[in-house]
Amino acid sequence: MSVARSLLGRVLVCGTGASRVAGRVVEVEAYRGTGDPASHAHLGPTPRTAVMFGPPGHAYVYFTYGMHYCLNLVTEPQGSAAAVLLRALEPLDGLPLMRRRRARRGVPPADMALARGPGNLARALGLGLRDSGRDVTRGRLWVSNLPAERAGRRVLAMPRIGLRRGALRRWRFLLEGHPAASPPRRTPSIPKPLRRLGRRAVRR
DNA sequence: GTATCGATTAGC
DNA sequence: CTAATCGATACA
Repeated sequence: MSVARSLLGRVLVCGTGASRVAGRVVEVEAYRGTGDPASHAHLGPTPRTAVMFGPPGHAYVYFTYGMHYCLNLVTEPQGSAAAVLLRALEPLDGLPLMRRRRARRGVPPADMALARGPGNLARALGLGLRDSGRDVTRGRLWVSNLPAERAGRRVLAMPRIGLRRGALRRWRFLLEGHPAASPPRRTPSIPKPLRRLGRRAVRR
């Protein structure tokens, strides 16, 4: 948890030279292993989650919904699973490349939205499964040593997003009022498979 | 082998 | 609100 908070305001860099992009971390979510039913690792190690049980300071990238990649940083020592999901960056460097990677049909996203949302963030950085396991203290993907710069913004703790289980924990952290972070969500919607069961049936 | 769901997103 | 789209998972 403290690692998640300490990442806010730090700079994440991906690539070198002409392919270098960088952004300031403005929104994260913390996941643990055992005891956190929302975590991919809560049932123990699998081929997919092995890096979550490995040493800290490495990337855990997963593929979801058949089309999106999401970037985590492993935070706990070998054998103990925990990771921080990076949910939003403020784009700082390599904006043209980020725009190109994020271009789809329709209206292009605003610059502040280029790396907003975990799937969008991974796409803007050009990340895929081959990046899972990378050492983020060296190499082409790294968290810079620059001091965290939060511009006086407070850290807000809110419930995690998009979960059916473990959603009560306020393990989502963001810089209050930052334009690159997600807009506030007032009424979390209930996933469609459980909607007919009613609000009570949703485990939180 | 089949069925279901997901740490999401864009678009209506 | 739903479609998109496929790997992981649960189960027969």
